[in-house]
Amino acid sequence: MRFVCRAQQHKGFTLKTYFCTSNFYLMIEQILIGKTKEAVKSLYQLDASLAQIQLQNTRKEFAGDITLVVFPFTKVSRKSPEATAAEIGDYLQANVAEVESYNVIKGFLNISIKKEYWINFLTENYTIDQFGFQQTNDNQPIVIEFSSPNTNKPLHLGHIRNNLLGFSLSRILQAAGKNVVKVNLVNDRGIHICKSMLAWQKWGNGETPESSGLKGDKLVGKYYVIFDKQYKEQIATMVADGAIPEDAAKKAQLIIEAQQLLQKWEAGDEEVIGLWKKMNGWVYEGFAKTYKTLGIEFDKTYYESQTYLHGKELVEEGVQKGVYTRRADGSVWIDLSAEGLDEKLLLRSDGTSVYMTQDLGTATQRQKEYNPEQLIYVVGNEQEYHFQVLKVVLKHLGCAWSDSIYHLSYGMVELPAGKMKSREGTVVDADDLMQEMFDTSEAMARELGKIESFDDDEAKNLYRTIGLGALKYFILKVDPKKNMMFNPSESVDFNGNTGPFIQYTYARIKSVLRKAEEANFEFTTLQSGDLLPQEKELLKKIHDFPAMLIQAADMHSPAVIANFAFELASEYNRFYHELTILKEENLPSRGLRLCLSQFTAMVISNSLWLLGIEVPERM
RNA sequence: GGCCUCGUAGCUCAGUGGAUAGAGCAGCAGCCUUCUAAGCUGCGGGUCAUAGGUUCGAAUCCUAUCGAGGUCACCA
Repeated sequence: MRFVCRAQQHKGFTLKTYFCTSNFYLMIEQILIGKTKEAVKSLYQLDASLAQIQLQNTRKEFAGDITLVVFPFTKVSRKSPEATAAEIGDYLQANVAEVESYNVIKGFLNISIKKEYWINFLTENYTIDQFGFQQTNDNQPIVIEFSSPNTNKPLHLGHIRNNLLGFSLSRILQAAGKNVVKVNLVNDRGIHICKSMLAWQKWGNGETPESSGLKGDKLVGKYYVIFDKQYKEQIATMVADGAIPEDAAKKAQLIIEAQQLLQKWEAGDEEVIGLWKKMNGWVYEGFAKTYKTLGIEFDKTYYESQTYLHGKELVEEGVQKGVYTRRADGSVWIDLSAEGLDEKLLLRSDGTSVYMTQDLGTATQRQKEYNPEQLIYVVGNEQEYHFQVLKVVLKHLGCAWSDSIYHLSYGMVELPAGKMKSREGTVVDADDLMQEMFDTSEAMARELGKIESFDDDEAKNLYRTIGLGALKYFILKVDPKKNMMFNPSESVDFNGNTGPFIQYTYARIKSVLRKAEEANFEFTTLQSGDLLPQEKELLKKIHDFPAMLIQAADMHSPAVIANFAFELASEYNRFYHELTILKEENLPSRGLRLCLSQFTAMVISNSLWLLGIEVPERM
């Protein structure tokens, strides 16, 4: 179970500057890195490492486009930062055709790139739909597990963060050229589902999703809650009669019956298996609806009922090999004190499996099936210890590939009232939350008078697109590893740094583009004048996209893309506000701005796609 | 108690050893006869938890302290 009761690192890279080629274009950063290497070799006989060549975008308050930090070279140049920067600047200006000029401020070499480079960059890329995306390779895949629900209750806000992170990351990795396999692991067996089954047998009166109109997962969840309530009452009664609370919890009739149900299940009792299949079937129907609404899908779904036995075999294998030890009571353990961890249980004394057991099974199975480059688990940070142990336990079994396991450990979602607790009714249900978002976006659209020309289907689709855009962006813009605050009533907004803001920018651009096409305006980058500051800033922001994608993939962080998308949209809105496009009388300028607009729309759309967010043509 | 995270503006968050720490929200003041105002512009708002250290340079790395959370089950 990846989720326990409530909803719910790495520093893998040091390379400062991300550089890459788009499919059809050599980016200026790559050229400058190569030539800077040459420059310091020629000037100071230094073989510079990539870490020493620090390029960054020039801050807006200074002249220039790209800045080289020259402090790392002052040791070998034995000159002041200013003099060093000037020497390197001279070299670059003489040897790089794209360099227009430079200026030096303290140890910062601010390089201005020629207009021709920028125009050429625009011309070469603005019609390339997949600008910045890498071709997917057929190498070893990356297998990414996310969602991982239990079948005894509906999906909630914690699952939403998990699903959005997993799904977005899989798209980011795919766009970065990786061969990605998305897998789900459903915890369909165990005492939790038996509790729901027992309560349904006792108090269900044959209720089904059809008879009650309740969504399947909600119905099963309802009986889980009923079990818990009745169980607590039994305990209370027993305690009132003088029992010790701990004993009562173990000896209450209901929990005994649930355990018997589990034993029957493990023994393959036909009636129990039949009920189990029926109720899980309801849950899967419910989950499928939620996933569909959320826009999440998987390449493959694993079920713990089919993998836990494999885990048991592996533990036996470990005992045979002598790497795990069986105690007198029959339980199996591994001693990890040499690794600075504790002793860990792998199999109970009664022979039943624990959490770790099935994870050994699923990991090994995936390894055999895919031989992946990396095995990613999107699971909350409360389970960091579990995955740490999992890797070591596998290693003891001789699985060298356990190093390829990567736990994407994300922070908890907190509510203003504190943690979500299902038993206290403070869980934010996934379906309810999405519906609220749809309702809010409808109310907003009506209030703003945005949908007068929309038919019903179009309008409904728009509420869905925007509501989901707001929710997904709100969650994904936060660094995955950090805990985040979710305030349902206030936090999800439609203005400012939000999904709808970015979607709106896209719709705005599309409106301009439609009008330009109707009027048969020419899209052209051939123009004589200089790029205006607004045009250039926008183009430079777009130019950053390929590097941002690589950074996001490297850091396993959709937040990088989210923040980029916001900055790009903001930049476009400024451009849009300060310059006219359709009414521009200078035709080359008009053509250029149309190309810029088209390019921006494409990159916004691709960025949001990486986050699993759709864009509306009108809003 | 051991181990692991986190602490940046009133709130939610960016900031991966580099320049004067940035956004959004909230507050205040402007901008629709003009390509979509779900937009744009301006103002105010900071002991980057605290104290040391490393470095040419620290919100960022190290140490300690304080505060918050997580984890250390024959739970998952």
